[in-house]
Amino acid sequence: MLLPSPQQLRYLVALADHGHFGRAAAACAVTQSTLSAGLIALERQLAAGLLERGTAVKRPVFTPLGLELVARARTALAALEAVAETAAIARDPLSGPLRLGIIPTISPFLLPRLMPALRQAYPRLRLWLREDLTERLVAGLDAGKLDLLILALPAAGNMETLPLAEDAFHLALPRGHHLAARDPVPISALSGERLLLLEDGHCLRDHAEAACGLPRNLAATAEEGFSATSLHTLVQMVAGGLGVTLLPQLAIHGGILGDAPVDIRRLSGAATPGRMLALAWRPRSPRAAEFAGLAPTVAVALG
Amino acid sequence: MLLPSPQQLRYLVALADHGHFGRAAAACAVTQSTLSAGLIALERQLAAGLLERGTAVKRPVFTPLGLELVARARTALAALEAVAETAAIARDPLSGPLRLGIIPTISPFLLPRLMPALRQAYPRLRLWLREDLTERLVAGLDAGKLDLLILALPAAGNMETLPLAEDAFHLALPRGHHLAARDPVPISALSGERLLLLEDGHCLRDHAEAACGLPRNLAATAEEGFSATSLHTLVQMVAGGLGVTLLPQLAIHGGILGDAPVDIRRLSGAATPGRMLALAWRPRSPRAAEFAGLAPTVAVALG
DNA sequence: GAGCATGATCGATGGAACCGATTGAAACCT
DNA sequence: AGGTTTCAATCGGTTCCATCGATCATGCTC
Repeated sequence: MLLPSPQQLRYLVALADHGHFGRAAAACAVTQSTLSAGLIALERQLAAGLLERGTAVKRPVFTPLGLELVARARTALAALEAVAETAAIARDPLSGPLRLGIIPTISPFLLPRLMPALRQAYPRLRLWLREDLTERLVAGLDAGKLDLLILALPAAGNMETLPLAEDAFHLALPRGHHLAARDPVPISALSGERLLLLEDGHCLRDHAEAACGLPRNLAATAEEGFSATSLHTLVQMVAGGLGVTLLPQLAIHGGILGDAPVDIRRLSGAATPGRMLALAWRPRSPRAAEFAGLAPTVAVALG
Repeated sequence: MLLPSPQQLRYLVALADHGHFGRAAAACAVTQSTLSAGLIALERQLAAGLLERGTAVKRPVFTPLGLELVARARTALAALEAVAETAAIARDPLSGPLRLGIIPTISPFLLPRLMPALRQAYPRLRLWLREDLTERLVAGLDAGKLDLLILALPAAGNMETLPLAEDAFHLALPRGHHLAARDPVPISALSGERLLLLEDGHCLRDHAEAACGLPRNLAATAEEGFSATSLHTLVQMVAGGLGVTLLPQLAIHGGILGDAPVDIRRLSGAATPGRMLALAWRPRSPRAAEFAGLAPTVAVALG
């Protein structure tokens, strides 16, 4: 079978991305004439119409087949890149740019310890960071805008995960709260309390609800329409006596309490309540082995 | 990023397949010098050692990285082929070679009706047939040796499936059997009977056991170490009074009984006992839409 | 040690990819 | 309506590289 040239596929993808011959050509670092001729050659070779010719108005219009081929061209180019990338990584592992996504309930407690450790262990690693909710990180991973995630399981998405460490949930109480007399506090004892959690979208909220056996999204927020947007504000709300909350061990260990008048108690229940911190990457990523090599360093920084 | 050329990747894959420079070159329709130079250029471009040079004795020896890259090169080439194939199919759907796998409990009852219908509807389709157990068909599909399967669900494997028609199980009894007095016969009434099934490996056995609520692989065989290898022999064993069995509607409709002294009764139970006949193909196959277009013709042939 | 098989190397060549300039056509502005 | 702008297709000329055929180097076999 006669294969299309990668260069021509690049032209096709670039045209789809930019919607303009000249700009697409510039993005490919060729002249417009080259790109135009390349696409015509591709159409001729595939014996298929990719663009609506003749009715040319302002923007190039793809045929349905053209759009389908754009998508397939993207995956083919990605597969070719994977070949080159695999070789590049074998040549020089854990160096170069790495786009890392971290969820907000891990980031502030991990990064201050992780970054220096990584700088020392892998000085040639150029780390780009993005903090966001799990859902958006996974979308970024899928779209190829992120290479590696640090998140909490269980999490939905098409990715390979590598568990790092269990992160237990503890109960945070306003000082003097009657539950503080018990340690550990059985989860069932929380049923009468006002449980404060992060606003919807944070996986910590889902995991905490699951740990308490609550149906999803039914935990109380402090007031209607007002919910905590970070663990730090959540702690302040608990300190203010608005309710109780669950805090991950990682955050407590990271000093989130400060001087706030909040007491911490262990929890007991059917299963140990908590979440699993993990690395995640695209399935069959060329850098999978590389990422797995990072796991010990991250695990140490998790404490 | 500088991409490797498809041609060089073909050289790499061909060398891995043939284990010999000369034969690999012949398979690529180039001279040995061209292939050799191409691989050296690839090594230089990727700045990676793919072959154990110097110690070259009888056969080329790949480095671990080389083997990894061979695998990635295969997927990259397959992705490029998918681009070309998508265009070819759009140009001329349902023509050319199609390698079809069918399980033995469908094949003899479907093909006599399906083949003429396909020949008439798609005269340019060149159909290659393979009859085998589900497991081996799925393996062939994965390996790219088959394009399309006709099988019975539920079935395990990495594939997209398109349900065609329900195929109900009926009870086959030796003439004069006491259960023949009832119609339908409740599944629970089978518990005292000797239930004959196909030998292990046939999905029909698994599905029939599931329909009867039996744990897997516990149905009786006629004698220890002797089990039926086809539905036709199974019918003869029932006719001989060795026990009872379940037959799919498709087989009965296909005339499997002939003149054998066997009575057929409907079955009743919690769920309608039966299996789902379906088409199956590789996920994201360029020909997915094409295959789905075959479904009506196959469904009609199923009766 | 002669003979053979295998893979690397070399010089020549044809074709493909590319560029810069130009043309042709449609849309926009006044 | 007419001039202007924008955009894609086309053309001629140049460069570069994959390929070929032939030769060389090496290690195994008899």
